[in-house]
Amino acid sequence: MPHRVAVVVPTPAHSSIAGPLSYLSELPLVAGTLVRVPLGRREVLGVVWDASSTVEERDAAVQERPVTSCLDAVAPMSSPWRQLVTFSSNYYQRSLGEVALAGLPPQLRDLTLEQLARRLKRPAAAPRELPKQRGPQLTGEQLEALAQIEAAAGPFLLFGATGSGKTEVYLRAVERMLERDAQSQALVMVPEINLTPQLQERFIARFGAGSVVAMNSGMTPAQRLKSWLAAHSGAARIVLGTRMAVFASLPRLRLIVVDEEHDPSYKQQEGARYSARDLAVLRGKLEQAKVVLGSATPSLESWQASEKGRYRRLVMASRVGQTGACTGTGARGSTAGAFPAVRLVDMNLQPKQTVFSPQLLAAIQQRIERGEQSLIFLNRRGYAPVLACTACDWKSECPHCTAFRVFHKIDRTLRCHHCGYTERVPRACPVCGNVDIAPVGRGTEQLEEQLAALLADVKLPDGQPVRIARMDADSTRLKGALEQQLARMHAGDVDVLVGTQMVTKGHDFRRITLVAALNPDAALFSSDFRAPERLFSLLLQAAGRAGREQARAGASEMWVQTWHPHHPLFTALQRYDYAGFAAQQLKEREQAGMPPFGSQALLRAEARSQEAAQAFLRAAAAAATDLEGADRVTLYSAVPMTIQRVANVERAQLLVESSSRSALQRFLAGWQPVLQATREKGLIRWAVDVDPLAI
DNA sequence: AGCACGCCGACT
DNA sequence: GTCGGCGTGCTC
Repeated sequence: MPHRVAVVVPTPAHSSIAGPLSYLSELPLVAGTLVRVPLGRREVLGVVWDASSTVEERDAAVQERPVTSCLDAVAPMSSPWRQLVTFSSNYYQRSLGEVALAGLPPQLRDLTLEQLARRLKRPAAAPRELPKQRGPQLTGEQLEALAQIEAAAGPFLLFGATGSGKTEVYLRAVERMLERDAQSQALVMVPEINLTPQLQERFIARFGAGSVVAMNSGMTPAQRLKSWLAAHSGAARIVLGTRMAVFASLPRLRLIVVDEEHDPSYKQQEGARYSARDLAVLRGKLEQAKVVLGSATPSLESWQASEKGRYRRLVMASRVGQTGACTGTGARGSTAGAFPAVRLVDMNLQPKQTVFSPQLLAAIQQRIERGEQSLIFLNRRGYAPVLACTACDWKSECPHCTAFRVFHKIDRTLRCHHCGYTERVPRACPVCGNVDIAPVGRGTEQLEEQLAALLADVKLPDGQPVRIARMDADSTRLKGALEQQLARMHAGDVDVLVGTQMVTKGHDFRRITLVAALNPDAALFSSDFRAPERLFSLLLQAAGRAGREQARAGASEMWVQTWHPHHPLFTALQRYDYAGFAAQQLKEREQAGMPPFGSQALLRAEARSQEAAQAFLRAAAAAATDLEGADRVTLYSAVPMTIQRVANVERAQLLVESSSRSALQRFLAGWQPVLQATREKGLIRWAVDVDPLAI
């Protein structure tokens, strides 16, 4: 008697098949079993979803086909894992199959059974185990945080200043978990792939190479399969990865750490647009694992949750080794400890066109003469964001996007940062023939050049000239370039580092005593309501790069050049007053009904024409009025996206808002079939983005 | 998403 | 006469 099994297969997001498909199997199959099944003309990897049952009557419209094979050598996916996938599929409005298969390594899908069997048999070459390091002496704050993680259920929000030793808390929490249960597993997530190697090193030093596996999109398919199998079989104790790792199979998961939990990289921006941080909290609940979210500047969502007691807040305000070390600068808040003093430069008082104010320049010069390092950041790469003709109104627009192409002087190109379209800089204005075409505005390339000119006569203590370097997506494009540049910085071969915000993330540069943000004002008046939150976080994080070495901490400074020195964001920054800043932002958000007080979703459309994109959105909105929950959601009108056209595709979006998350969820569930049925000529694709980060 | 089938223009 | 353009439709 054949058994019928429900199998989740990789059906695309918009096919009407959202749930499992029905197949036949001679043997009953346990839920979670990995199988290969025929789908149309091809054979695909699937996951058995429901426990098998004998064939009952059902509509005979479709002919069920038999399961091709079972991946017996791989244990079935656990029930909590399937629950996580089911939740994500519902919440983020994507098919079960898409979410499930995205959480599995691609080689599991591609390899034949024989190849797979060979990979499984291959004895994992026992990694050379180095003597495991013991951790440093813990501070009182670290001990207190750990004690609470031990004692309470969580989830925890570890609110720890930069340099307060959050990583050490993660390491100890894992250590204690392993002491209690040597078979248990931990998942440690970091926002960016750049940050995995250094964290991996620390975990390997503490727990041994055999215990730690990495999971991120930079790994080869073979490496990914290897890591995945190690975690899935329970052999690996610690999985260290980026957002994708939230779907890693961990049969004995007991602890989840989300480092820098506020980081926008945790939100997936294509396919199923999940928030790995939010799913981590849910997964903790499903797996009975403790969850620790860590940040110096928590997301307002998490901060609010900790205000309301839904998350337990653990505070670590002082830098390790600097507790109580007052620097004598006075007026900073009680949590400031030995943090760099924040200096605001009022750009209204500077001569027009000033890039580096004299005060800042003098401060940089002073650092150079003392043999210390400075870090300058500006969020714009290239030489100048626009090139313009001085005679007519030609500007370096991208022919395929609603954006200017950026002038890169290094290779004399105009490059579109959205679609990649690149051309050599024209000799003369393509419209009027005028040879005088000039850069407008400035990027990191130009800063580097200007700074070199301004500091040409400044000498290091040993009489050598200043060494200036630039670090941004352009300078680190080649493989190994990032590591090389970081090494130069650490070795002290660079005196002034100019870069985009990538220089502010995580790297532990010990000799930096000055950090400067040249022009951060744009975020103060952005239409994106999260822009201030991101700016505050960025600046505080940047400040955290300075004075990490205790001996130099006292002389460290964070400089901000601004046209709005009295803006409350900067006032809060000067006092290192995250709590005050958060309270003020939350108040505004509450009044406006914005997250975390209200829920949002975006319907995005891409089409050949802007009109088609908007027509689809309008049709979708018109068909939504009778749906369940429609009375509790607000549908705004369809609008072009900020960058309306990218690579010749017109984009538009429609915001959906509700004061109730569950009402929004019910509405979206009912809307899905309507969206699938809505056809519009010229429409290329559409997607729902639940809890969007940028609107 | 693949991967078909299906119906109209420039080629050996 | 056919190779192939990508529009429409299906996958247990």
